Amino acid sequence: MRLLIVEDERRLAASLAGGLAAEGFAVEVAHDGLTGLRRALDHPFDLVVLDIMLPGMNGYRVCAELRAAGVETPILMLTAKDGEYDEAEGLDTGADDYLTKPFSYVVLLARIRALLRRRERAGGAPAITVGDLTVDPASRRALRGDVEVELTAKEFAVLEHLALNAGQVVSKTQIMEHVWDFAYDGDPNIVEVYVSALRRKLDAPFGRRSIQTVRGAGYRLDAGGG
Amino acid sequence: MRLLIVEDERRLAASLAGGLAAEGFAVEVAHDGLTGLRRALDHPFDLVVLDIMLPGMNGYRVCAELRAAGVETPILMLTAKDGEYDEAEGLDTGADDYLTKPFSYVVLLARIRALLRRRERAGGAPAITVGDLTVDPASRRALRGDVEVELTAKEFAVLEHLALNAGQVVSKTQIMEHVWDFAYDGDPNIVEVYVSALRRKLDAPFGRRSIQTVRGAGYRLDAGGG
DNA sequence: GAGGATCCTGAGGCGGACCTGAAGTCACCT
DNA sequence: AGGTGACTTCAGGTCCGCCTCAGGATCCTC
Repeated sequence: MRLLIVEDERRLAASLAGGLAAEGFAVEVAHDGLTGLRRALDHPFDLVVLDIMLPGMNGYRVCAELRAAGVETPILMLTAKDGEYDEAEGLDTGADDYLTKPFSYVVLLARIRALLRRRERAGGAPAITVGDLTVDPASRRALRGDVEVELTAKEFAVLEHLALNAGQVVSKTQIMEHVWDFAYDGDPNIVEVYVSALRRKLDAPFGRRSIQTVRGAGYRLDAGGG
Repeated sequence: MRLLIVEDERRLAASLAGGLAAEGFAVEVAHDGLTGLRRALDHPFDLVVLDIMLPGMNGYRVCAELRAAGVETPILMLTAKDGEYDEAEGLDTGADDYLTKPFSYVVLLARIRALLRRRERAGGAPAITVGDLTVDPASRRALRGDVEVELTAKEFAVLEHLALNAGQVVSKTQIMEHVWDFAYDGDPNIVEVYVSALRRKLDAPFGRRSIQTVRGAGYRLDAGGG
């Protein structure tokens, strides 16, 4: 899960980023509105934590611009208590929830979780099918035809990301950013290792070759004709 | 059983929350209408205690919005005696019962119990079947085939939540938030302990393995072929 | 065809997730 | 007051997933 935190108070931002990273989120931080907007437009995030009072471009505008650009990522707004800004206005511009400063870390975490859950339920997180391969995030199961293939957490996450972009080339960096923590700076070889494991588990035993290597570019998940 | 209390008088809210928590309910509190509404939309509660006079958004509106959003949770409204607000209006907006301030704690508890019972009788809680496992919230019974398995309150609550999401992976955090008080921040190990107990009681003696551990993700209740 | 870059994959250690028996705490009942 | 049982915490142990590493295979370039 990728989170973007747009918050100009550096200490608060760093503190939140640290805590959320420890929870397993891949966290990115922007310290002003324009940077935040750019970031959110460039990369798909699963959730954006957006402060209202920001230098340059305030949170309302960032929020509105994102929605105008068709970005549907859940947005959690942070408002100060002084009443200068109105919560309702935030919700009107397209935010999904708001939180009044000061707030505790656990409350923030709970809200984030709630938003992510709501999104999942609404979307239903439908199973993805590529050829006779089924990837079901809800039950965390992978099926080749009717046969269940047991995958580890990381294997499943990599496969899920490939399946979401089936037919398209996905770079190793892209996979790393989505599956691993954003700040993870290990060897990209790790992706090769997991692709290798996936092939061994759900291609080899079935005589398939669904995960294609695109040399110099990345990997592509195809139907992989039997 | 999860309760949401929406009440701006902090002392009253805290007092009620404390008492009801002692009764075994998982209690959450919101101090204004909008927060209460969001909370109730995010998490499924078994009952909402809703004050009418609230800052920002009054109880009627909260109630109406919840019903409009398809939330069928029983709502118990709290009205002041001064007659400014009308009980009938509360019932019209979709509340299930009302209580006039001041009221005693035991009366409130009785009303809450009555509402929960009514809901159960109305068939709102049908027995859940997963394979040959039957979980009946109304009679608070668990059956493996025809054999009744005796479970403690917490064990049953954990099983119920797993059964409600049968076939899907449920995280430990998710289980904790539903079965324990929302603000409970103990060791997630507690969930492991209860899963362990459930397996000992309703899997092992029958040679089953219906509660699957999904490493790094949570647990999943399956039919668990015998 | 040589050389370099890229990719594959098996082995192994480490850390942590998970399990579970046991002890401690508390409320309730007798 | 004592006993009982549910709930929780704790600690020891097991096991498994994750990552690193390195040698080999494959592909591209010149």
